[in-house]
Amino acid sequence: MLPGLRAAVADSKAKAAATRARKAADVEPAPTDPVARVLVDLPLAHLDRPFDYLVPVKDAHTAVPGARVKVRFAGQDVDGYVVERVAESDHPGRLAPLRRVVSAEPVLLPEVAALAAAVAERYAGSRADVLRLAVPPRHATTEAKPSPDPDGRVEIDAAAAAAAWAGHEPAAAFLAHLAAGGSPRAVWSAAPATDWPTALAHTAAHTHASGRGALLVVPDHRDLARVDDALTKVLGEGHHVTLRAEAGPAARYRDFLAVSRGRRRIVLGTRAAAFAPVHDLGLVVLWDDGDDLHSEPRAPYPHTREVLVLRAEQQQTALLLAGFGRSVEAQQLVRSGWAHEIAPPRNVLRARATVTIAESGEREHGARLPRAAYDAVRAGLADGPVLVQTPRSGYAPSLACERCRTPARCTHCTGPLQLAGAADPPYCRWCGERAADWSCAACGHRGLRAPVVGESRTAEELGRTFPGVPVLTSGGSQIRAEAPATPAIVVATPGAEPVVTGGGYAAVVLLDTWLPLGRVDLRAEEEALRRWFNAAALVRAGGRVIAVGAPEHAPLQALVRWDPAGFAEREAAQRAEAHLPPASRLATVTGDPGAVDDVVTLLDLPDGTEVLGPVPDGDQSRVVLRVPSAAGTALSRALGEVQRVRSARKLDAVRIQVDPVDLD
DNA sequence: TTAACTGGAAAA
DNA sequence: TTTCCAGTTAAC
Repeated sequence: MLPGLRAAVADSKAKAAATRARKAADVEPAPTDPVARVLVDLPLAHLDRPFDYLVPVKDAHTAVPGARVKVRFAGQDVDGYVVERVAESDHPGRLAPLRRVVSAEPVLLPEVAALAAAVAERYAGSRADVLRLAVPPRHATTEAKPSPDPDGRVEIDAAAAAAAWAGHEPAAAFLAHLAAGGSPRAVWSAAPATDWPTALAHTAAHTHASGRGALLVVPDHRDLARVDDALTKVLGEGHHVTLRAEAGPAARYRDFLAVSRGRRRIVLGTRAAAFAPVHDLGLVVLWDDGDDLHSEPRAPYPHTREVLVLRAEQQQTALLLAGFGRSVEAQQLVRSGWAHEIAPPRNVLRARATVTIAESGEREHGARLPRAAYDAVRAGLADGPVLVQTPRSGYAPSLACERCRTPARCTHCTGPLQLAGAADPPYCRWCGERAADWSCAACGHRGLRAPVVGESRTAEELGRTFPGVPVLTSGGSQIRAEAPATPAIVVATPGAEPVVTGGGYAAVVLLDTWLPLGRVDLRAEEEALRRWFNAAALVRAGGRVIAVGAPEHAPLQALVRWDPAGFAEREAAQRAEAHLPPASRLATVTGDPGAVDDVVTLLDLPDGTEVLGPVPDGDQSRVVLRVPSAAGTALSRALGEVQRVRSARKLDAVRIQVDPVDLD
């Protein structure tokens, strides 16, 4: 035998002996509850259940429920969470010991574990995937540091709360119910010119006064900043914490710990905060639930509204779905009696804003500003800023001929051309071919123009129409959070409207309302209206709103009447007729054609399921499944079961999305 | 990663 | 029928 080979054999023998020795040296189990039930962090659907491990005596007091641990799982070290400590296991075989307690910090509260299970079930995904959204990565240095002292009492300022909620019925009853420890559920459609961050802050204060915590979730970081300010003003310093996804791992974990340790019970954040481990949770609040930022882009693609509704039900908390507009789903909760409605009466609406339509036919000033809109801007500028909302003109960032504006296409494959960098020649988005010597197919011109975003061209036009007036823009990558209270024209794309510091716009003009209505998207009208409401609501009390468009469009009529509920009701009826959510639960299964076919045969579908497709989708295949919402749970369960069976059989993965936001 | 299991082939 | 072995599977 060669020396090297002999050494290798000796080595492997030594390893085998070590393994035997490890097994022989029985770890002494903890005296009480020596079994830890552990959720392992693995992507396999059929392993989405607790596994039992023996707790060594040295870990008796650190392997607490919620602690992160490492366990030997099929020969590999994997991460997991202890979900429970029990006296005995029903596992018939020998239990392996925990390999290591990563930290005794209980980062997974039982109620969050239960929420993750419910969310995973509803979206036919795994708990491990949900927990990755719910628990931030550990930061050891931060964990070693103390969290802030417990928050003190919060005084309710009844007068300030009443002022913030003025004009909304029955807001006073809702607040009183919160303060008394009750759990009311409401859908709130705010009147224009409402300082909603302050109003929401008062709901948190009232909940806190009942000895409970509150969780507020907003779509983006600009809303986060506004509500953060409002909470500080209403509650004072040191009563709430704002979870910031972009703050970096240390700050993120520090703030998470302040919550999980119960030191802060008023918590604000964006969608991941819906899982925040708030102690004694009494209220969950969601602002603008129609904003698609509330839809999580990572598996299992949960929607914050659904997460919070599940949480409110599981933990018996109050819930407030708030916004200027109203989603069809929120309306469904009102319609079914699950939630009450809080809304302004007609006379309040009339006093807050006058909304009119200017027909785009009658154009006098520039290409896009009819007479009535021009007058409104002019009148508004007399005593304050005017907001002009303009939809994005370019859908895709592709290039066009500088002279005739014909879209620039690749000479090889007719794909759209795109700019790689300022100095590089453009390239084709389809075939990647560089177009160094492009010339326009229509006019022969050799110059290309970058897409003009709506707001910059509109700003130029308005600057010429109203000489001497400052014109500010906000949109795309340059979003302005605030606008001055002095006369100025503020041109913004939808969702990028600056807020006027300490007041509102004298007038709001919505341009080209036909443009977003032309999208094929199922939610085009609902989404357009939501964005108009959000812009129009920035008007000051008594201000004017002008929408440029065709008065026969239903969403424009809803805007003029300021009737989000009526529009949502109409939309709900249409969706019910078309078997679309929320009257139906809908799921898509995407993947290899064979795999998708297999899933459809394997599925134990509830009675009355519609199977649409499969249809080819690129080199993949997609099938849409649809059931009345009463059978929704059964559909989700069946899909989850299929994932487990397929995962156990090591079959190709398919992507399942339950109630996807965008279905085209 | 690896112990337990499976099934098929060789040995008896 | 038993035994052996290689490949597969489940996984505490």
